[in-house]
Amino acid sequence: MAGQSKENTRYVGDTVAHDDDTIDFEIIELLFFAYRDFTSDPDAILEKGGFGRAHHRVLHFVDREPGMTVANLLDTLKITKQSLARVLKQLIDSGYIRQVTGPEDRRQRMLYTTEEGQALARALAEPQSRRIAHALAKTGPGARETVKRFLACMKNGAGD
Amino acid sequence: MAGQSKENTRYVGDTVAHDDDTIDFEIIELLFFAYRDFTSDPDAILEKGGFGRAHHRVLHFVDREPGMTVANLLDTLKITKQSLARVLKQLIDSGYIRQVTGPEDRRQRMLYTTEEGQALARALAEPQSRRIAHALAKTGPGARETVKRFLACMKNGAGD
DNA sequence: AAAATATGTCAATAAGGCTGACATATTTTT
DNA sequence: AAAAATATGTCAGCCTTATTGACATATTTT
Repeated sequence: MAGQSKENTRYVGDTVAHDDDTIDFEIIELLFFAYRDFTSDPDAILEKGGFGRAHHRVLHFVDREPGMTVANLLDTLKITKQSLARVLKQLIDSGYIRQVTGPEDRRQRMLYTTEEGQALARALAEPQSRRIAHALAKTGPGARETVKRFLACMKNGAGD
Repeated sequence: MAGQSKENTRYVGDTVAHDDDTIDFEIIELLFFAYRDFTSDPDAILEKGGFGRAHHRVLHFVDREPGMTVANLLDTLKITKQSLARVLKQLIDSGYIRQVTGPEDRRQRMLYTTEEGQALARALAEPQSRRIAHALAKTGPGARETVKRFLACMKNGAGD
């Protein structure tokens, strides 16, 4: 683990603590700030429509996986049915998402974005995409593959 | 913008929409899942002590920048004084953070982690650091520099 | 006919943000 | 010295997003 930079030795009580050297505070903080600003882009747009980040997530996944059922969505978001209910209802009432009774199992509600929903999903993703493109360009050639692999490995269950 | 992968053309009404090709959904999603799981590590530890992510952030920054004032902290976290108040008070009452009246300006309260606070901050950072080390190792040599640069550029005000 | 499933909904609770208003101590300005 | 500005603390109330538990409805499976 090279290039860890200057972690300062500090005084804890009367013993010197240089434990920090084991901890990668540098990337922890970079990740925090990167993600904070990454999500701030869509937040500004969402506010106008009275929506929040919860709506963004629902809209995003429904848009990306058209025909998703409610159960699918709950599983992806890892929230409870009751938590999803209000957010989903607002998106449906606002005309961004529509439900279609499952063709095989009529208990299911397949979810689709409407044209407006797709437009909103796109508007939300656009500034994020631009931010990513800019960062990749500044980082240099090959950055995309490296970043992709890194992020994929950061996720749980990424095949160890 | 190469290697964008297979964005499907979809049917919106009766016109074909291949706009998605402009949007980097792949990295947007990788970031979402990476960060979701990255924060889940400390969340589990925090729950035991009745703390949440808000406490983690406060503890982290005070630990990293000892002697920080309340105003500094508000500026870093970008939350309001009232929002900070409850969380900070709990951390002080629990003995993880202590306040020292500013030596020059006695209105200020300089914040420091106690030994317990440092231990907790470390315990929270450790699984995150391990996750990062693992991902960097799996990504390959040179990954650290590339990822660092990428993340730094994702942040606002990173020099264009 | 009974049981299981997919979804919807009501009620109560909690964390963590927010705003506005105001109090106190201290420093700076006039 | 008096007035204004600053740093912090705190009260009260509101919003969003999450939680759990309970129950209703329609539909499919057993």
